[in-house]
Amino acid sequence: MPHLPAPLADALTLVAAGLPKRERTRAQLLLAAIQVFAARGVAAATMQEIAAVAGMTTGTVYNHFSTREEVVQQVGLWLAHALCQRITDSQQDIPEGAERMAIGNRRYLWLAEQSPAWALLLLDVAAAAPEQLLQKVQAYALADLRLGVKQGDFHIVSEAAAMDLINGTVTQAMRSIALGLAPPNHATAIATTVLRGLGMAHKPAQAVARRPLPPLQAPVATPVRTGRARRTVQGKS
Amino acid sequence: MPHLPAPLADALTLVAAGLPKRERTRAQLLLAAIQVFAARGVAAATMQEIAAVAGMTTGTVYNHFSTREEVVQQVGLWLAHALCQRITDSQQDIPEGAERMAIGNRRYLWLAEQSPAWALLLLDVAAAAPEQLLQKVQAYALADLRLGVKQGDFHIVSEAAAMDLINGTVTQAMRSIALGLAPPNHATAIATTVLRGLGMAHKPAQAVARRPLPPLQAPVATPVRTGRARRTVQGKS
Amino acid sequence: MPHLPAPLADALTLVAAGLPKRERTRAQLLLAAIQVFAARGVAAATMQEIAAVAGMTTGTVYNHFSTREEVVQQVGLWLAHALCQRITDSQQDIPEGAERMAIGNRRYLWLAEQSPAWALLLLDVAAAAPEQLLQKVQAYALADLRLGVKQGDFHIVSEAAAMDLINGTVTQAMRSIALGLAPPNHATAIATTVLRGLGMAHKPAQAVARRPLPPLQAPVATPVRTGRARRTVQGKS
Amino acid sequence: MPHLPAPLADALTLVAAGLPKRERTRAQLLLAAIQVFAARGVAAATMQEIAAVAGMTTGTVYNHFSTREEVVQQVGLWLAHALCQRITDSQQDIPEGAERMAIGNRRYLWLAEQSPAWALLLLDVAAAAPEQLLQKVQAYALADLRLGVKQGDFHIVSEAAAMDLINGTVTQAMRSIALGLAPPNHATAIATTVLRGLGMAHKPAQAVARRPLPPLQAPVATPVRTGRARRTVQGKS
DNA sequence: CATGAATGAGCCTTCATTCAT
DNA sequence: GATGAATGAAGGCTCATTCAT
Repeated sequence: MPHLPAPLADALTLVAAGLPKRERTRAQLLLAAIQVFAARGVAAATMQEIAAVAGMTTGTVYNHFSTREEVVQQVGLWLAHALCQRITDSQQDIPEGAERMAIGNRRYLWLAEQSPAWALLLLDVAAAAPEQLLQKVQAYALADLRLGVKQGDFHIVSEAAAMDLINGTVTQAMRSIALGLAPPNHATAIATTVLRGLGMAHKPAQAVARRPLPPLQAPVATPVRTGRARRTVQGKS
Repeated sequence: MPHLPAPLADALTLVAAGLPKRERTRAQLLLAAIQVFAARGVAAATMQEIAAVAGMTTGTVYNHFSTREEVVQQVGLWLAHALCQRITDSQQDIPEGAERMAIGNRRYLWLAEQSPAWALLLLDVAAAAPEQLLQKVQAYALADLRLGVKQGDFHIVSEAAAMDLINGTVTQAMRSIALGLAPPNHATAIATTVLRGLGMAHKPAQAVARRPLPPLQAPVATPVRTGRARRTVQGKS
Repeated sequence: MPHLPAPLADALTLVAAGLPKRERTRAQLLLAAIQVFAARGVAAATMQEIAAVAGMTTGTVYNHFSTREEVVQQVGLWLAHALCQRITDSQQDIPEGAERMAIGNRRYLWLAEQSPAWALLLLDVAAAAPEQLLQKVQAYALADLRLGVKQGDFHIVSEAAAMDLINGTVTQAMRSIALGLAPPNHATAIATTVLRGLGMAHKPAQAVARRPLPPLQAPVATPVRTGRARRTVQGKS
Repeated sequence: MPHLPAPLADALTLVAAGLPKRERTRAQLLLAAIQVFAARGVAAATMQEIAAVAGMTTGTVYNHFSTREEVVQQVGLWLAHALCQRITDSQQDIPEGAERMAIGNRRYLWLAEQSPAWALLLLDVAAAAPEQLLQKVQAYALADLRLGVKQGDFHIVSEAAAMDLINGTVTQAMRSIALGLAPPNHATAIATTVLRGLGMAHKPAQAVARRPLPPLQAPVATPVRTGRARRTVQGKS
């Protein structure tokens, strides 16, 4: 399991404790899937290895997820949930859209610095299950964007263009950082650049992008219950 | 074979004609690979289907490429070559870095509008063989970026941030357009947004982004040795 | 649960009511098995789906049947019992072997007309558990056959040949009818043909085969212990 | 490989010699499939065992048959072809429909006597792939039936009833014989019984059913080419 | 060079059966 | 007696790759 900043690691691993049996097994399987995805890539991960890493058999995996595809999706959902939860928590007291935007962007880049393997995993899962991950993450970005516009800080050409700018640039920068291709302070530079793309002048953009990141808080350990995907014995026709 | 704007289609298909036999077979195989990649996605494409679409056998494919991976890479190289060739040709007379940048960006978005299937293919191949495709394409963007900086039009935070901005935003916008998620005039909005991110004020950025795209010219048709018309490989759709 | 003529349906479903608990659970499981067999075929039926349709868990099934094979056999026994019961009841007052034979044959063909799904289920179970189903059903046919011989109406080549004739022809005709391949009045034609094969002349054979079928009577409803109405298992279609 | 009467064995095995490579492999696989079907039953036969018995790998089987189901069908086709070929050859000089019918019926029963394992295999395959086997075999029976009717020997109630009689009775009798449940001379008794069911009087029916079976001739070794089912690399969507 | 049959490792998925609670 | 999570042994099928012709 690649190293992950403590608050996030907790958000993921703590879930396994103190859950009813079925949920705990499920959580263990998701954890195993994440490890395998990180090690081999989503595309090359196999159900057997996920099962083996979880210390279970293939059959058990299929008692919890009806398809390989579903494992990917559920991992996506879980990551999205854990990430968004933590990040929005840490932004709770920030009223300015511009700063919220900068914080959000830099948080992902900070993740890429702190644990490149996790960042690459995230990108990989996001590419494989965009519905589950990207969509959720982007909802938060969109809210901050609209807030900044309403507050007169952003002057955007179009919402669609702004979202492509934010999503595309941050994604690309995460990759650069995780792959070790980025210079120092890339996160701040990217945040500044994005804010400028959203219509802020250089100086204020830079000022906002340089404010310190609020700390991530430990999770409150809310078990993730996603409408139990227990395998129904019906399908087939 | 999905529809592709004529000048680009020519750049790809004409290659097959008038080449020495070995090279021609190779070109036909690459063409077949592109078709299969477009139809099934790079990940799901099989060597057997590529061979079948090329009207050859699996063994023949392995006479030209030693590995599946190599096929993907060579397709990447080929696409990069064909695209960059045409695009830089059309920019030959543009002296301004800012306009060259806008033209480059919009050209890719225009491709996504004109033939979404090809755009998705490009993104797919770029993800599978970044070394071959992305790197080459980005070299041109970098040149234009530096030109714009030297000319005093761009004021960037860092070259790395600027490149992530350009590459990430355009990539993301291509996807939006190709998937039919983008509003009208998305290409111009994106180009404007990118220019602003590179440090231009809104007005000049918009002005540059709105200049008409120079026409793509037909390829000069690589010197034909044998005058004989060659049947090109027929796809399935 | 596919449609089944009322008297037969009753014979099957009423069993579940007013039984001691263990027997009732067992009956519900058998009913569920029948439904699944009818829907998927005996070969494709799974223990998990039988349990699910019965509203129970796999473990419960194994508390009543030690093996999948045993479920099939018990279903065979049950069907044989229910069918023979009703059919012989309706023949109680028929003294002639020839007419009893014709009635027996036509009854099965009538079942195939009335509810093709049940007929196919019957054939399927009979093929999978011949000991349980076929043997029992044939005992009745054999009795009628001997009666007819004794009464001088049948002149058979050998008992074995006669039994193969009866069993084979009726089985095949059930399939034809259930699959919708048979012309109108196939039941009568088959009954006539069988009687001729047993040595009757055409005219009397036809006369006997055309006599009206005696009505099936409703079951006498095995002694109900608890008056409470019990919810019967609900199928999917 | 269970024992099979020489003329039929030849018809099946000789095919493998002197064929182009692909056809020979295919024939070997079909032969292996027949062996496994005979040993385990069609339902329990696995692709891996078929491959192993043929001395090849699973992949090879799938180079010749795209599906397990297709193996069953092709075995059915092959059996039908070989059987019908030999049987109709031996009837070439018989002008009477009644005798042709009796010969056809008795031939299948004779097969069941000579090699019960093959008879059971035939019944098993016929149940699993009725389109391929039953339909072909019944075409010959239908021709003889119509001939007998035209010649005034048969007086049938309906063609459909007659076909159910023939097919059902012979099938059932094959099973009885193959399972060792039938008395001596069952074949003649069955043939007589069927002829009577088709409207002949007892005496002439018995006379026809007792005529000697014409000998089976050795095969002319015509390679069976059934529109090559080579796996096409296209499917999928 | 091209052919194309063959390989074999391995993946996803299913399901009868067990067993601790 | 019922539960239901877990098991594990296969089984069908795919596909990159090899190699004799």
